[in-house]
Amino acid sequence: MSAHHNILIVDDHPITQSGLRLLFAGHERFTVVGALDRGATVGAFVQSQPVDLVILDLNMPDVRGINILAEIVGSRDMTVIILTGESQYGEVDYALKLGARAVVSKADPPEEVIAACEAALAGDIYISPHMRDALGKHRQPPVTLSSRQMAILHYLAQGESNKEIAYRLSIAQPTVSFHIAELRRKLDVSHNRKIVERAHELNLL
Amino acid sequence: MSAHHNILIVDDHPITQSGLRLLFAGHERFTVVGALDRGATVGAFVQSQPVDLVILDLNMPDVRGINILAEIVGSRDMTVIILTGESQYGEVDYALKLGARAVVSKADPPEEVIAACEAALAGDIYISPHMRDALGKHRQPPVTLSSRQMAILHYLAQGESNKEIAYRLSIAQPTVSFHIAELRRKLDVSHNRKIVERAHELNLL
DNA sequence: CCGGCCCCCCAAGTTTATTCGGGTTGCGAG
DNA sequence: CTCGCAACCCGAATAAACTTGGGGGGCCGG
Repeated sequence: MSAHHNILIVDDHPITQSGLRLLFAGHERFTVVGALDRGATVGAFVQSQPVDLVILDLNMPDVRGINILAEIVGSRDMTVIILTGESQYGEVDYALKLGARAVVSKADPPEEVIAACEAALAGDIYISPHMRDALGKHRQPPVTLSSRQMAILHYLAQGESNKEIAYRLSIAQPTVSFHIAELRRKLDVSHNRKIVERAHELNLL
Repeated sequence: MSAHHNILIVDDHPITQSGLRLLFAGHERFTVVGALDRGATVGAFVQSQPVDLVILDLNMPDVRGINILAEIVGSRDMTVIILTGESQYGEVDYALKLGARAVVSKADPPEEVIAACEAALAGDIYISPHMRDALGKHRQPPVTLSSRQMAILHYLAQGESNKEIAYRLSIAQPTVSFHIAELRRKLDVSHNRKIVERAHELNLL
């Protein structure tokens, strides 16, 4: 394992950045070479600077962290560690699939970040204890929707009426109702008005 | 102005806690006497320790930060500074009404926290520049709902049908529809399916 | 290849929601 | 006082959404 690693922090909260800088200051193997507060600038930064480890927050105002991940992974040999709050647990699976090497919750003690970095650099996939817990709870028997159902859910989330949906998809209104009934069944809700809410909970959409 | 202040940090992210500790370490007037990651324990802490300044995150898993604020303000002479992310901007007005002395966004540079502390201790109400911006944008002409409209909004949020609502309130279904139409108008949405979502955005309900 | 399963679709009939016209009350400004 | 306005309510007619029952097509595994 090489002796030294250059770290880029990507997080929209300056205070969190400070916390991470402080954390890495106590570990000589790591040097923080930059800290960005917006996703848009990450691509350019990693092109121009010798970064080999990125600490990436999933929740940022301008770009969804997950998109940044997709952008930088693969562009060069870079290890990405996800740092996330409670609200993005549903994206974690996807992040790992995209090539993230570790996941740590902001509710973990800071040392977990170090542990994650070292494990990831050693070639392991690391998931912090707190994260493992949370994922276990959040992972219900998986709800799978057909593409038609997804499409209708999507329109539903935008507040379209059945009539409008029928028009857009060029099908009859009762057919839309039928699909919605399926959504109700699969999402286990009794009223249409709860479908979108539930879908968000399950991180569909 | 007294020479020294004892600070309690309340935030569910240990890394943010570290960042704040680091920040205050550079200012001799302030000593961090504790950091809590859950709201429930705040009441007990301020009873037993000499705290005169609380840095409070509004977004915590167990208790809404705003409730903690209500609990500790007034119990003794304590200055409370709100530190919040993007998602709770709607609660800020309420927090100030409850007696918070300053509001800082997590998207502000850390020095803003110091500035807020000093201003608040000097007797001012401090709102960080970033926060002032965000509040300006978020503050539409205030939406006021009648008690009937609130009641119906409440039932709506629980996914009740118009029929059920009519039954519960002992009024006719068309009357319920009428109130719902009023809600649509006041909340400026075109579809019923968006009413509840919008109500959440505006911090009604 | 055939039956089961899932997805997709629709017409007719029923239930639910909305609009429309019209009425009551209370309250503040002119 | 009386006008205007906002909130509240209803019945009847209209529009929208839902359920039911039934038909296809594709894709297994037997």
